[in-house]
Amino acid sequence: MSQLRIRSKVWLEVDGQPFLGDGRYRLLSAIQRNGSINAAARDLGMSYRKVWAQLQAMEETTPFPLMERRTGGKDGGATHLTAETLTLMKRFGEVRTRVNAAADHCFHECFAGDHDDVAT
Amino acid sequence: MSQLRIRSKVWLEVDGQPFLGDGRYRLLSAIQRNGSINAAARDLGMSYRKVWAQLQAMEETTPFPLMERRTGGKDGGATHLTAETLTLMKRFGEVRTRVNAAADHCFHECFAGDHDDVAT
DNA sequence: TTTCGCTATGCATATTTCGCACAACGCACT
DNA sequence: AGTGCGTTGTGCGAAATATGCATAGCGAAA
Repeated sequence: MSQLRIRSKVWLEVDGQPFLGDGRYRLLSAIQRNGSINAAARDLGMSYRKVWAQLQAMEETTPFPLMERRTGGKDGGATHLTAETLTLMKRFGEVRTRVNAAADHCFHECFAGDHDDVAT
Repeated sequence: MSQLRIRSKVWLEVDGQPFLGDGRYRLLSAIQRNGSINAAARDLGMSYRKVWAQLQAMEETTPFPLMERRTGGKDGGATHLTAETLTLMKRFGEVRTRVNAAADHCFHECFAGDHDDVAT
């Protein structure tokens, strides 16, 4: 009576280096939504340090600038994504949705029936 | 001129706990192929300690015995997978293959053309 | 009773992850 | 000019995790 489920993960690689996956996708979304890296970190419940490190790693493997960061100013600064990043995210989101659906489909085909008994 | 590729990963979960993924699949295969955990570890270039820890974690979330371990004897002992494990692996392998194929397909559809220029 | 190669595990070390604390920045308002 | 504010950026120690060495225990066959 244990629940058997399938999970799938999709990500893009640039020259063999992980580049855009689910976590980073959510991170970028949060940045765009909140207007700053700091606010995004708080939003996601992560430390700014961690988020910053992720972005750092991400930009190292990216052939184009991911975001425009402004520091200082009345409200301390801000960050927003470039147009290229937005289109990339849109495409990636599409692929991810489709692959997840395909995974569910294959799962139900191959494991038809035994969703609680693991191997019959 | 950077190479953009898609990668995908599929795994099974039992009650929300990771249960069978690609690494463990290879590990189980190696055990069956070699007839012992020790030989499998050497085969995969891992330390026995590490392999053992993985199996330990795996069996904790498994509702049925994964393998039959025999200790002692002339040749020290042996380990082989149970029939349930074998059928489970077969099904999982099938799902994984199909999902990978689906991922490639979706990728080519959504990123048609720009395999080197990331976002155009 | 000895031998042998395997399973099993304690423990010290190496590696990675994590986050606190603080520096730099620059616009607005005084 | 000077101060305040909320960002971005970063050094560094601590905490968690991964790793593997070294060793104990096992039991059938010789």
